[in-house]
Amino acid sequence: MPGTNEQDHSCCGGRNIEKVEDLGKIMPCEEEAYDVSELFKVLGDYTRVNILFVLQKGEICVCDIAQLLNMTQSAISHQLRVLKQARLVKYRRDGKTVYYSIADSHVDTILSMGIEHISE
Amino acid sequence: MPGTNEQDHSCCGGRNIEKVEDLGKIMPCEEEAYDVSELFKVLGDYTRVNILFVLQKGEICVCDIAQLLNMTQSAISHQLRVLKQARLVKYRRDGKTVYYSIADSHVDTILSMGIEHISE
DNA sequence: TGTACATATGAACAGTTATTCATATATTAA
DNA sequence: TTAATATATGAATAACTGTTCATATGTACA
Repeated sequence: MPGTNEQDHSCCGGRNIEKVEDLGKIMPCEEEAYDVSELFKVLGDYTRVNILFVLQKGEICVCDIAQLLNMTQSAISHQLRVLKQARLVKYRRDGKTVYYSIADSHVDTILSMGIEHISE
Repeated sequence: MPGTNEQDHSCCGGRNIEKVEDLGKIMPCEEEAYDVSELFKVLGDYTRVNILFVLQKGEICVCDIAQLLNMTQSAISHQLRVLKQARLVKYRRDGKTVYYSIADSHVDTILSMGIEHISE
């Protein structure tokens, strides 16, 4: 049972974590970490990022996305569902056609941060 | 907005893509989309996000991370390797111990954006 | 009605990935 | 040198995920 010592924990002298009370301050929030990882998991797919890049140019229907990305309508629809559930995109129906668009400017910001990081 | 003309593609009247030339402007950059998705893929893991959250509090060695997250040293080390390759963390060696820390403030920003999005 | 079109979805399969286990490497001290 | 400690890593496995295929749902119009 490591880590219940009063001064140091067992590992490498405990340079950073001197006391047990400090652990609570350092421990990340479980739910927050889970939700954040789930969000990035959605963004961590080539097809979904491509879809979002297309949506950044304006709202567009499912079959147009499929044609642009040279993929089946089914594959795109499945991924739009994932993006929808993560509230990264919104949609509106106009007759037979469903138009998708970026949910809010926040999503653009996250994508921009990502692009900025890779281009350094 | 609905402007149907002869140069439309086959699908749903081509409301958004009026001409073939427009396709090039809408098509996202392949490499950029790939790199961004790879970056978010790294951020899309519960363990790695937890590690980054711990690192946000300051630099810390591998075994301390393992203890804090109640995981094996091996599992943490494997994930630190992934984070390292994505240049999300940096490290310095001091004797037997290796201390990891957030690569730059940019990473904090991306994480903050993620947290902001989920807490709305 | 019935047909055509646009989209959504369940199931299955292939490819990917995070953890575990065992072991290797690296550093320090006796 | 040998022992002890901290970290890294290759291989195997179980779990997860994206695409395809077939089909269902929803909408418009003859």
